[in-house]
Amino acid sequence: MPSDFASEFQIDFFKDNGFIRKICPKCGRAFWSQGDDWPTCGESPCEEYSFINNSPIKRPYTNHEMREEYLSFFEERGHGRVRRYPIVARWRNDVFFTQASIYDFQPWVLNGVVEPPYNPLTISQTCVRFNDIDNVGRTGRHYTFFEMLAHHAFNKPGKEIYFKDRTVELCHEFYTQRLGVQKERMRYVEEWWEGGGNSGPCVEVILEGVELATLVFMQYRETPAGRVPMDMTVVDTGYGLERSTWISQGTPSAYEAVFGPVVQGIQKEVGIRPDARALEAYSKVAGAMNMKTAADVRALRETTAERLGMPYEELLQSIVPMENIYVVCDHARALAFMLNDGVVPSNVREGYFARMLVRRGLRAMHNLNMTSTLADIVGQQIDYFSPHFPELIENREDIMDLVNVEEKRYYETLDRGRSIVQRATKGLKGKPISTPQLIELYDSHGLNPEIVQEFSDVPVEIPDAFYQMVAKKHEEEASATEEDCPKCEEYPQDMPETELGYYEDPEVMSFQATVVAVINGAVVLDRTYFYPEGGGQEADYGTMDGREVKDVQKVRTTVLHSLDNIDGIKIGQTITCAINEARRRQLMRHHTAAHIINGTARRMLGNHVWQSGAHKSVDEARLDITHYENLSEQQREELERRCNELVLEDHPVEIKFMPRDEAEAKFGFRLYQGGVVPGKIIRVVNTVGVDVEACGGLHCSRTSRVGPIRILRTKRIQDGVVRIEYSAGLAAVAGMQSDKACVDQLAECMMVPRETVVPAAVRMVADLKEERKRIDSMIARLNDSQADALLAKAEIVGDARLVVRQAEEGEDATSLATTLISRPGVIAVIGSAVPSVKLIVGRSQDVALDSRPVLREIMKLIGGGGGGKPDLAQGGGGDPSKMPQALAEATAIVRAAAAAQ
RNA sequence: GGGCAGGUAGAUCAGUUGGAAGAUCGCUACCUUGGCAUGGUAGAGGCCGGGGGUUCAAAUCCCCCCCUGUCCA
Repeated sequence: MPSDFASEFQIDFFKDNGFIRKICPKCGRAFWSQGDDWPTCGESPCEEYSFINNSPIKRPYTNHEMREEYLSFFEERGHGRVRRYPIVARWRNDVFFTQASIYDFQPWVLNGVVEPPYNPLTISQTCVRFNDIDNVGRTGRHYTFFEMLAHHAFNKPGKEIYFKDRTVELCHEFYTQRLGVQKERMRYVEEWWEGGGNSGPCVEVILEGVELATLVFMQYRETPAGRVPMDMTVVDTGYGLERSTWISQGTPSAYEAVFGPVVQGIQKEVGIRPDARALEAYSKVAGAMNMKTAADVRALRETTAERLGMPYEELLQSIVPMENIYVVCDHARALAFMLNDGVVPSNVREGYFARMLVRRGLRAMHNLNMTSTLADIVGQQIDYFSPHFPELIENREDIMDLVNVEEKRYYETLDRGRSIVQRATKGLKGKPISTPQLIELYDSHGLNPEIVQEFSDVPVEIPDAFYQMVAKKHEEEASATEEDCPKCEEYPQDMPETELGYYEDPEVMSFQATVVAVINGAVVLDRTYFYPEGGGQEADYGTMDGREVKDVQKVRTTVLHSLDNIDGIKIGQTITCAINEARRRQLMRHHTAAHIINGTARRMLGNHVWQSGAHKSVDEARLDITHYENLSEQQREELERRCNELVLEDHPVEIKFMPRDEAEAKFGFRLYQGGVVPGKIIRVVNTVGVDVEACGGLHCSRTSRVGPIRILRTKRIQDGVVRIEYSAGLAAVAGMQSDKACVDQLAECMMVPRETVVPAAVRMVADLKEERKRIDSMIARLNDSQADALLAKAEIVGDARLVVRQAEEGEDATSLATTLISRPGVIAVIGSAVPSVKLIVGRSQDVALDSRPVLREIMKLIGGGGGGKPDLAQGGGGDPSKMPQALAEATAIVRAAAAAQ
């Protein structure tokens, strides 16, 4: 916060309208308000909620009415209304989710690359945040999913829209005139905001204990050299839709106000009638608290009970079920939107948050003994929200399928967990489970202490700071951050721009161009038809004046050609270029095939299918898609067949450069399959009737030119992502040919016709097993009779018969020895020299002799080592040629050892 | 992206300091019964996830990879 911070708030609107600057006696912050009746800043805990059953807003609004009231208010005042952006922030690589309306315009609008769709604009942006998930359902005001109402203005030098003055005025007008709040009640607290490398003053808008909105004025950049003014200043406001709705209704918690019918439906199902007085007190106390641990939750409950003069247990009975209901409603709504916008539940990245919501939601439903499924509740939320978000209806079934799949997975995890807990507690004999053990059960198996208690008959003591302890375990894990453009730093900033000929005419395979620069050993031309590596498509190869082109890269707007030899290449010279056409055509086929497969997979598997990665080389290519399970062999075949149908149907591939807004309006955010696409103008590849994507790659002009598509194999590369490996065109033909050659060779080896290779192989493997079994049983019989023969001529040592023998080819020392000592009164010393030295010393159970020293003694003569158990010792190593001599001395060694017993 | 726990018979899992791969259920055949549940007997079924290494000897110890689960960002 800068030292002259107060000067940032010398706002004309305040001065001209009788606002007075005061200092809150409780928190010491400066704030502005009209009139003198309210001495504090107005925010909890300085002032308690005073709107419950006593709303300052002229009438109760539903969430949908409030959203519309806000957007139309700003629309009437010159703001363009913008549709919400998806919750999954695919246009950014630094975050998973949209957490505020300003995210929609970062980085492309804020860094000046892209014009905002309107200026100024207003939006209701769907957001999710997970940092306060433990407070959801408890505090009366926290959500994982919420809508941020906003008006934004982007002020460029010489083109000022509006800044602090008008922003505060609009806000004040909205609440006092549109919603009818008495103007003296509104308070505006001076604060400082920092985020994402920017900073500026901000104003918190407070009403009746609640922070309704934050009006941020982005005007500085935070650099290592210090704080510098921005070229473009930005009005970044954020109004909590749910909070305004809540205050207008004056309900005890925000959840009833927002989820109205869904909350009531669950209450009816589980037969609960909430105690309004308890909820109100609970909500007020929670409003003044900062909750972090289980101890804080207990404090919240104790304080509330005390205030109501109600026993703690009685309070719990009316509060806890309501908390669970709120959690279910919140999580179901968040899931509806997240899954709609393309999240597939998984154990990594954005998918993990969806999984977490499903599991926490199911847990809450379990606590309530609910009979409906989570998918049912998600469906109810969709029905409640879809009149205002029609995309939810389109994806309704797909969303509910995903929830059902995820619900099934959770029960599988619990089933596994049950036996893990039972095994973990078996040895404890009623002693409590240790805390490290509890942490492992949660961290490694997803079983929280509550569930462990349920599965276990030993006591479970849960430390208050349990989840903090888990967090600590993860604290020191390093996280690698991706660089925006790793290539860029090695190259100078002022490289000449290359004209991209391949976009104008991808059919040009030979051309002449002028060398304009040689940078880091790479040639830059004035224009080129060589396609640089990008969008998962490998670079073109070819020649330049007979020299080989080995690689082509694009850095910012410059195309760099790496040659095997650049001697004698001069700036200004004209150079003759030829592209390796076979390679290029194959890359184009693979790229168009990727779009065909992507579109087909989405139609086949559901709208949750998005591209999550791709690579196209000459011989093979792969496309990664979001899906919850690997494809079955039947699905792989169906996908292959349908893709080839689209090839045969000969769809045109239309490629057009379009303004970003226009493309988004026409095709939606599904355009961005390949990830981030910067710029005002984007290139849209429309495989008509199949798929539309923003894509910089080179494509066949019609699907028929792709040729045959083979789906070679699919694999689950991580939870929620399936990799489809394929080939197309001549690469597919080459694959078929090598497959045929493989079968032909196999048939030849097996000396059967190719048509009968499979049954012949099956029979051959079965025969092999049969033979092996016969050999085993013959060896066993051989051992038996060999044992008899050897025992017949055995020497007597003490009470036992001693057999010393060097195994011959075909005999197995170990099995011979074990056969011998399975008879009573036998000592066996069996050696073998091939393929390597092996020696077994064993004795029957009824013979008192430690085999190990005997073995060691004999092995000394050969040079190896060994050990084992008293009844059976084995060794090896050393010089095989010494085996006969060593065995010749074995009898004496055994006699000595037996005598020593 | 990182951490942790796993991968042994069709299924669920044992497997001690490295020393000849096991249990239970299921499966097959036979016996018991009028028939079934059951009971009895016998049997089949294992690249101990894959590859390297250490060792005379690895399911077991070390390294790499693959697969599954889970937590965190």
